Amino acid sequence: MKQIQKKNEGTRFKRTPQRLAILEYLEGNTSHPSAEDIFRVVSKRYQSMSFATVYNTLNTLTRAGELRELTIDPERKRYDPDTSRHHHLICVLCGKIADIPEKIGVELPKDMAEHFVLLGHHIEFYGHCSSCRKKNKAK
Amino acid sequence: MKQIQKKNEGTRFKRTPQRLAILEYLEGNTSHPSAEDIFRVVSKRYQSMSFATVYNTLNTLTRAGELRELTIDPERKRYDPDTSRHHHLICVLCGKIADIPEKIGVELPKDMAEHFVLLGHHIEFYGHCSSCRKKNKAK
DNA sequence: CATAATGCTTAGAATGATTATAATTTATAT
DNA sequence: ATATAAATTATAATCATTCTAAGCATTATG
Ligand SMILES: [Mn+2]
Ligand SMILES: [Mn+2]
Ligand SMILES: [Zn+2]
Ligand SMILES: [Zn+2]
Repeated sequence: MKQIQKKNEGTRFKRTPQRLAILEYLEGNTSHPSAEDIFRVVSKRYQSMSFATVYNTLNTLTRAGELRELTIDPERKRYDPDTSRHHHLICVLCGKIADIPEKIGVELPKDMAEHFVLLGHHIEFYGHCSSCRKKNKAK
Repeated sequence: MKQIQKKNEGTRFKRTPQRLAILEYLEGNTSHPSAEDIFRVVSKRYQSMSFATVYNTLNTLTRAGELRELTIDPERKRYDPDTSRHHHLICVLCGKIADIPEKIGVELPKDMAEHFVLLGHHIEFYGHCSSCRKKNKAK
């Protein structure tokens, strides 16, 4: 009894209307939105929604492993509903974050591998996105 | 005249005692300290040092390309005097950040490479550092 | 049904990192 | 020496995020 509760602690949670609204917005969303981005959109539909609820929900989902918290933007956290292994490209001109599929094999140098237990990795690519490239060409 | 000034704008700046104290602390430092880490140490030696000066200096150095600002720690910015291309391993247990030399060839998938202008990349490795590994074994 | 227990939402306060402001000090140029 | 510009300082302001305390909703209990 206690053990089952313990095991699912954090991974099971009530599907409240607010949470569903957030989940629905995130479903398939590849824009890597910030908490504020999410609040702006979801609170429009869901009148009484509080900012605190957005943060609570994001933290709950993250702890439950249903959401990935990205540290790529120095200003704020970004959230990614795609929890599969993949990497990101951030456009240094407009700030957009695009997905990069994980095809790339990356390994720690041997001497490092002996000292560390490697759990995972994330590559941040920096560059110019296609829409910014077009804009630049235009002028 | 104007053009030369323009060119060196941001890259040339006065070597004040405060800045030298910060530079000296950073010289060869591989601990990837935060602004507060730096302030704590440097202000001990340099009495009147203000926190604002630390931030100002770090921003100036970063803009001048003499310092790298790391986004790897979600809580605060970290600073790295090593501006050469290299990657980082962050220990998820103790938070320490270690350097990983750039030996690893990483390329964008072809279809992506056509759309983006790639300027650089940074790999964050997650894992357990050797000292945490030892501690864990001990118990 | 009544009531208690639990978990969620809410508004607003608190926190912590970082930036902005305005006055003062230091360095540089005339 | 006087003016000009740049840097430092203390402090206030800002912004993202977390915390708090009160109320609400849902489920369990009798
Ligand atoms: Mn993604
Ligand atoms: Mn480094
Ligand atoms: Zn762009
Ligand atoms: Zn460690």
